[in-house]
Amino acid sequence: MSEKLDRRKKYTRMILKETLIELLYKKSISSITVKELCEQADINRSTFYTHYQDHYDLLNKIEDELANDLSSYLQRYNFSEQEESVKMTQKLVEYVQENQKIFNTLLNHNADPAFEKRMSDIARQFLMSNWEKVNHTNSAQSSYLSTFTISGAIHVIKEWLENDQKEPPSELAELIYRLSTGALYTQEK
Amino acid sequence: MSEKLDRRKKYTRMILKETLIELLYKKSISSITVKELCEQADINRSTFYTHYQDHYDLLNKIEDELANDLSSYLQRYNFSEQEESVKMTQKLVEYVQENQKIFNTLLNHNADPAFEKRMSDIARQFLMSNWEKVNHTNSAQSSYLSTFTISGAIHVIKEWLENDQKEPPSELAELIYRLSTGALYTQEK
DNA sequence: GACACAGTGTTGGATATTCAACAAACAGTA
DNA sequence: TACTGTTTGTTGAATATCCAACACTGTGTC
Repeated sequence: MSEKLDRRKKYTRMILKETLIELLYKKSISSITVKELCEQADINRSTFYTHYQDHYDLLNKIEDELANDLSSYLQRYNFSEQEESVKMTQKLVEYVQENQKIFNTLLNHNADPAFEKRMSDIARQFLMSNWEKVNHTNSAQSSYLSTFTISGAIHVIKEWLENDQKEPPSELAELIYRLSTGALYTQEK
Repeated sequence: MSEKLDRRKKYTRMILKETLIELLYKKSISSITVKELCEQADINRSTFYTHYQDHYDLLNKIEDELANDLSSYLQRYNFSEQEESVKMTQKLVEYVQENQKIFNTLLNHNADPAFEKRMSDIARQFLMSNWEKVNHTNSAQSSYLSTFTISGAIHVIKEWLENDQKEPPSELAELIYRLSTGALYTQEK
């Protein structure tokens, strides 16, 4: 399945990804040149082309990888009980925090709108079943509800990232849960 | 003169040096194996042997390099005026601070006694002339004085390193100067 | 002593990266 | 338009690194 990588390939790809994220923090993808990327990564330009088509290709692969990692990370915590949807959200937030730099750049700085949608889709896929149980809605309504809730949650997480993650993940997850159940709107305790 | 290094050689040597310093922070040089060094640096062991005889050789080269760098660094600030010996000391301390990790390791953790002596010799070479001027002593006495002063200063700097450099370099340099002139001992202001 | 076990230093062939050079595309400008 | 400078994508040959295998040494243990 996955081609086996010796140390050199691993290092080359790792440093190129890392460097592109750093550049994306300051500039948009279209204003970045392959030349400057390679110079900053201290990798020969011709080496770059043996791995990627161009820097857009590299960005795509970074996003793919992140999406897959997040997906398989969430799969490991498939809580079945009711009540556990908060913990699921917390796991999601923890993962985002562990990769704060990359999420913050891809979601806030020079954001790729398509990436935000992919994240939403993945999160929805893993959280929907739980939300359905918790909220006892039929599947038609439930779809709208999860869309509404997840996109709201994503934006809360984006804001939290930009503000240097002042709250711990558990607290943020609890907050999002209360937002999703309308607890804050109706002022229920 | 200096052999030209392509990116690969540069990277290999850099990461090996960095990793050895990290290991030395925890273990003595004799208890470190080439195998573990290479595993932590993610460099093939056979590659190590194309650059260095063994890990003692690597340590020697790290020390050589540091000594040469320090030496040429100090050469750039050859203050001629009296009074300027404090600034010379400050430059020394600033250099140590910029390389705190490596100096702290080599001087405090698993110290190599020979290295401490080399540092002393280099510092003496650059500071002695100034001290002579300042203290108006003849050359025989001056030699003893500088030996006494420099070794005292080195140990003050070691202690300062271990205590996370609470004072700024300028203040430490001033303190060392006062120590060297006996100002603190005689309680002069 | 015999044995297992871990680290050493070396080798040869496979592979990845480097470097320098090239033609081509492009943008800005005199 | 022609000129200038920059980036692009590609190539071939040189070089460095990787990897797996090897024989060897030392160390501890039964």
